[in-house]
Amino acid sequence: MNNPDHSLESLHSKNIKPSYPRIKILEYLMNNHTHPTVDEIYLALVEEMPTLSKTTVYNTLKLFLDNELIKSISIENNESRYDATIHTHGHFKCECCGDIYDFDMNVDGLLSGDLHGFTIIEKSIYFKGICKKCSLRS
Amino acid sequence: MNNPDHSLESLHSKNIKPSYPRIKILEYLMNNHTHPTVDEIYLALVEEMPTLSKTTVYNTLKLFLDNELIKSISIENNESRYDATIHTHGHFKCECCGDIYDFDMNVDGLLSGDLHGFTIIEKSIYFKGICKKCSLRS
DNA sequence: ATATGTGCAAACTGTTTGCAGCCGC
DNA sequence: GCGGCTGCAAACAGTTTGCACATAT
Repeated sequence: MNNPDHSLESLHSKNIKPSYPRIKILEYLMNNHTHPTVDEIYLALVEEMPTLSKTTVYNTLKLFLDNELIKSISIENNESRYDATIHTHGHFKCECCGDIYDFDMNVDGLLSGDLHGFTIIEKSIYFKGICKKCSLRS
Repeated sequence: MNNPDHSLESLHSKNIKPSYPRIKILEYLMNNHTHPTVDEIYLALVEEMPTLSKTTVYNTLKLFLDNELIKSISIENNESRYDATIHTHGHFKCECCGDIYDFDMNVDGLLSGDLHGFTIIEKSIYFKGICKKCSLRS
């Protein structure tokens, strides 16, 4: 579990005013590395903050993205997912249960350096398949 | 340029009735490896086929996907792109001009075999950055 | 008092669905 | 004539935008 102050520090380090929704959303992302969708974040927090709106979640996530506090993940084209992990890693999405797992793989070693004049800013590695849980169940 | 018969053969091999829209859409994907969106495919073909509808493009692409004639690509979460190339390769999307380039990289060698019970069905490698053209221009 | 954050409602985009007409065999 | 292909129109989901109210300094 992450220390609650962690999100506060991060906000300060980027000069983002630490409003209550912002703290809570960042905290949620730091504590839950489940790559949640906007909807999941909203539903998880609206209980505790009944006035929270999805617009605020969208606004806040965009702010975090711009300040590189979080990353957005697009494995599937219809759903945007978010993650507060900074270092790049691989993702595995189970086509059966939909869960997304992290893979600790060295992405940096992959095709870095000069690529005929192409500058690489971001690398993404996505796998799809059947996870352990699901293959044992069938 | 691809031989026009190529698409016909592919349709036959999957037992898909070769209707005019189907031939044309598959032909377009085989001749244009630009990873087009549904809109781009539609706009490119509607001139020649004025009655073509986007629904047909969607239907047809879904049919091709189910029969593994094409692949769908999701670098950005809002746009689905399609490609008729069978063998997996890396993609590079320029954040400046939006063009997508192919990378011939050996994806198969990456983390294959048994992964603690996870079965990998599909591997995707996406890079983002600035392409040669754009970095020379600035 | 001013600037900024929040959140409702409406607009918008990409995609899916229901259904009626059409075509080929 | 039948099954399946096509395509209009409407529904739908995720996201964005406009704007008014609230809040903090």
